[in-house]
Amino acid sequence: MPRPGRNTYSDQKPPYSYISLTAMAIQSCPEKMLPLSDIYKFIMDRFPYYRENTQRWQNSLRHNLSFNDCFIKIPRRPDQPGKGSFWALHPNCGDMFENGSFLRRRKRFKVGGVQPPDPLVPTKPPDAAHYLQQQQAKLRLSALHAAAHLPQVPSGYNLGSVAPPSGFKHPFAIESIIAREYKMPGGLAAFSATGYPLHNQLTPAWPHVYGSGMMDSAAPISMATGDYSAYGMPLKSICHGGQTLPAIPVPIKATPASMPGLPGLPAHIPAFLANSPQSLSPTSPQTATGQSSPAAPGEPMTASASSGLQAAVAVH
DNA sequence: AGGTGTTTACCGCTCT
DNA sequence: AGAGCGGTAAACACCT
Repeated sequence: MPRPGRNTYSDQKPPYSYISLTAMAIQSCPEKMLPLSDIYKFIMDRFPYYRENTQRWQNSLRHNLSFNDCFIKIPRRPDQPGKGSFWALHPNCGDMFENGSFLRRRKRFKVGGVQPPDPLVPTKPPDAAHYLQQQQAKLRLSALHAAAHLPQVPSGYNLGSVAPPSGFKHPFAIESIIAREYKMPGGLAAFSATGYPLHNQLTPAWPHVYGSGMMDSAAPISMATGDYSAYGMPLKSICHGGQTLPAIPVPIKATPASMPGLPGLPAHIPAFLANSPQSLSPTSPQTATGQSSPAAPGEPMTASASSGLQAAVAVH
């Protein structure tokens, strides 16, 4: 496996399978669902390797989307013009990469398989899609609500209701992946007080992500850049497609107390950085199934998929 | 026409 | 060794 941080990935294949890449893309968007074209865009933006031979890897990626039950297709609503459907992660697929490798899963996620039972999360794809659509609708409401109540939010600031909550982060969230694999010397990742990686410090370690100029000072972690008008408002205003994330997040949901001794660091950072052994998988129970998070064990994805819902509930 | 989605097949690799 | 996973190619159908 290539070792990130030594040589540039500019033209090398990133150490992630298409499944993890796709999951990252989906997780990067507050809506937790993306059309195919935006998944392409996300991958190409962050991994220069994938700017070539697009036909080849995009075919593979489509194959993965269809073939793997961990991805569910969410049809566009009538007021959502555009090609193709939205793709989301199945609510129960959070623990696929139990062995800590983003190249190979321990087990293929199968609907109806041996997923941890979660009575709140439907297992059948159509139901899961419907379930997620409901979450998106609630998320949209919360976003609108937040927009209405945060008129003074400076431009360039994320809206708290859809910013990744300061608490749990899904293992596929790019922040989590970055955090786990590219710890700073001493075990402390280069995270800003917002919980987002300090790209300047990460640049040497993430040349395949940051080295291409795509993630320059204007976009440490650029959100998906697609058109999300499907949800009634341009999500670019939420995600700030390719824009700087807020220096000061506007949390809707009360965040756990910051780590004593690490002022300014979100509580989740020490949870899987300072205390995480090298072998700790981002999807390990400690981080993904809620032993250190409010999420109930066995529903890592639920916690993530409903992170927006949590915000929505907090708002309403 | 081009993008999207599904399916099948094959090969190489890793894990058990 | 066998099973399972990931990557790739290809064909086909559907949709915009």
